[in-house]
Amino acid sequence: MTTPFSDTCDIDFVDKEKVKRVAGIFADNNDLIELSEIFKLLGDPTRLKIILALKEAELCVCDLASLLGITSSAVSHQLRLLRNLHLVKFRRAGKIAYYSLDDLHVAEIIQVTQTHIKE
Amino acid sequence: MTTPFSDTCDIDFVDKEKVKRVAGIFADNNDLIELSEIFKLLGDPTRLKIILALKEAELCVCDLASLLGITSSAVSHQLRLLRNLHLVKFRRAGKIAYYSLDDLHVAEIIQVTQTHIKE
DNA sequence: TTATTGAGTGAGCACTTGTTCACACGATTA
DNA sequence: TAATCGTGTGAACAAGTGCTCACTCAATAA
Repeated sequence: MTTPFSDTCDIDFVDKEKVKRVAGIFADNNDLIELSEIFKLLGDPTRLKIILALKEAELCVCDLASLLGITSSAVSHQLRLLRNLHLVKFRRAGKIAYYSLDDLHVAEIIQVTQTHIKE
Repeated sequence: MTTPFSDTCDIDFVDKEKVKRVAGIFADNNDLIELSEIFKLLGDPTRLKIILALKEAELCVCDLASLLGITSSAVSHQLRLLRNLHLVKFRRAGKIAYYSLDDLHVAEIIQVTQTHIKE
């Protein structure tokens, strides 16, 4: 006897109602993909440093570059990804682009995660 | 004239005190790496699905496998990563390993991030 | 014991990703 | 105008990643 969700296991140990609920979660796949894409952005040390830096101050591309020890090109590439998912915003003043966090949620996400680590 | 943190830009536009504070953040690099590693784990759709599933019910490897449509080997590989960072825990009952979330922080992180998406 | 089953592991491979390089664009300056 | 500077973009490459396959191990069943 197998569960309706398994063709590899011979066991039937889970509450069927629960499993049904779990399967329902994956229905709205778009949300799940977007969710994972945000975490993926935060999952790179370079991008996380950018976020943490912008959490403290509004900064331009080349200062981020020197702060992180990489080329401004690399920073620009990463900032574009962060912009696309609305994690950062920027304003232009002549040649210079001042970047900052788009909203406060990002800082909150990081804080909650830091709490997790400290246990 | 350049900032003390930049050798590529000729500008000096940022509040030096702020920049100093930003540079200080990167002092505890270990915390930053661990933080990014947690986000990286959540950044993969497969692992995120596992987390979301375990948020709803305690499940075993092979049911996760059939739920996600991948081999139980793949699930096992991912569960090991999640275990290493204490995102999931498990208990053994004979041959079967029942997995669940290690603490409630993970669920909270996901919820905050979902709030960010909805805006 | 012998066979079977759920889980875990290492190797190998296709695919992804983060970086630098070279270049282009727009704004400022001489 | 001509030169310079900060930023943005595409190509290319090294490094990393997630999957399957083959196999092993421990626990259960025959």
